[in-house]
Amino acid sequence: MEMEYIRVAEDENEEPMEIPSEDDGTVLLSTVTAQFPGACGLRYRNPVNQCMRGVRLVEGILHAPESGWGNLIYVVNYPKATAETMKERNPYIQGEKEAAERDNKRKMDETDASSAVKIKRAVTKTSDLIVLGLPWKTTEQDLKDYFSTFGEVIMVQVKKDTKTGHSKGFGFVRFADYETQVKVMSQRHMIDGRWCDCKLPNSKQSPDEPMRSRKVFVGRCTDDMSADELRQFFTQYGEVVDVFIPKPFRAFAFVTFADDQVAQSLCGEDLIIKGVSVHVSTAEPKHNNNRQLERGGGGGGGGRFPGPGFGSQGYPNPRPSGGPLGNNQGGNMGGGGGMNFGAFSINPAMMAAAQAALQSSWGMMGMLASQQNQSGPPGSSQGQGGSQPREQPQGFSSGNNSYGSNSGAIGWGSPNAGSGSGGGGGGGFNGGFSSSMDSKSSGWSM
DNA sequence: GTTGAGCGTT
Repeated sequence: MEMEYIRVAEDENEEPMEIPSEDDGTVLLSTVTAQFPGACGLRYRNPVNQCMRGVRLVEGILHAPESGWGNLIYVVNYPKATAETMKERNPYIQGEKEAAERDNKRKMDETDASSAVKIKRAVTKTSDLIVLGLPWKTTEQDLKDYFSTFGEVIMVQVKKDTKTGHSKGFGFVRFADYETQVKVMSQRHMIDGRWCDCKLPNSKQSPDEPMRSRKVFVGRCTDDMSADELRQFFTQYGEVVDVFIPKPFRAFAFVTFADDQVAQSLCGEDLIIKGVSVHVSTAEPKHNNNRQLERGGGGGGGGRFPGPGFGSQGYPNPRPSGGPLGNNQGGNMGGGGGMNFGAFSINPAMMAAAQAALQSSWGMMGMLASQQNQSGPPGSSQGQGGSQPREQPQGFSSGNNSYGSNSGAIGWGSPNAGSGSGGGGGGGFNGGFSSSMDSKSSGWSM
């Protein structure tokens, strides 16, 4: 056999795209997802009886029908909740984007395009997503490879036991674009042979309106962030009048702005500093009567996805050695200017105004999460999966505070402040993903 | 050497 192209489309009536097969006549699922992010399989209409047929898929490899791929149109399969249903459920997403573009239009002419990117980032407010259900073996590199098929990945973490270094089976991911985040949240993910969920972390689900202060609390700091670096970083949002890092190091800092608007506009944000996701919140939640406990008592709804149909998590060798580990869309992702902070001083007032105007988008996010909780009628799925919860493995992680384990996330390619070629959604990463731990790359130049 | 619901930083 030799390489051929097979015709793939999202719908039978849409214009197909030709994607290449492998030398042995198979097609890699990763080849499909490269063009159709989130795809989990293919189907086609059997010319004999007009029924739809699934294409055989084994360990990420799609096998041709008996008669070969032929000239049939192969239709992409997506997991239960598709992007389309998400759009239907969240029409505001489109609207928001258009509104943002409209707002920018006037300035576009004279302003550098990168500020539009910046505004867009502010408008859409991406946040970290927790990735639940990861296989123990999955590395940060694996996560990055997988999620990069959806869009530009800004940060990944796999939470590990500080002593053993073994994965705890969950992690975090952050995307450059909000649309990517929405897409990723809208479906389940087969990662290294297990179905995983991506959700808003509990720490973000109810970001209530904080009181007005010029000082913010910056959590999840790493000890290699100097006060000076923090000051430099936060100055992009507005004038910084003070940075305080408690000693001994306790993984947080306080930043005080000249303008309380700026401070307030940052509360609730996850910001990426030197490749590490820090969290900005109000400076004194201690005195703020936390009403977080109401969180658990809410809907009483169970799992996010209806069917136990996904229950069988027992995949043998998910990733054959010669297999589709690739998807690396090139060594360094795009060339544009995703995160060239500092270089252009975004007018803080403009920034604050944009963010203040959109503060409510968190409410939408909450709505999004709750809508996900009821995707699909409960009765529709046959209630007999093999997933019996086992007994709890007690005494395993006794009080390990995974504190100093801020394993730096991904490496930090030179942000290279110039060249703000607005169009490309490129980011500042050079693919320098050292596996984890000692990945505190120091290339943070401004 | 094992495990499978959760939740990162005051």
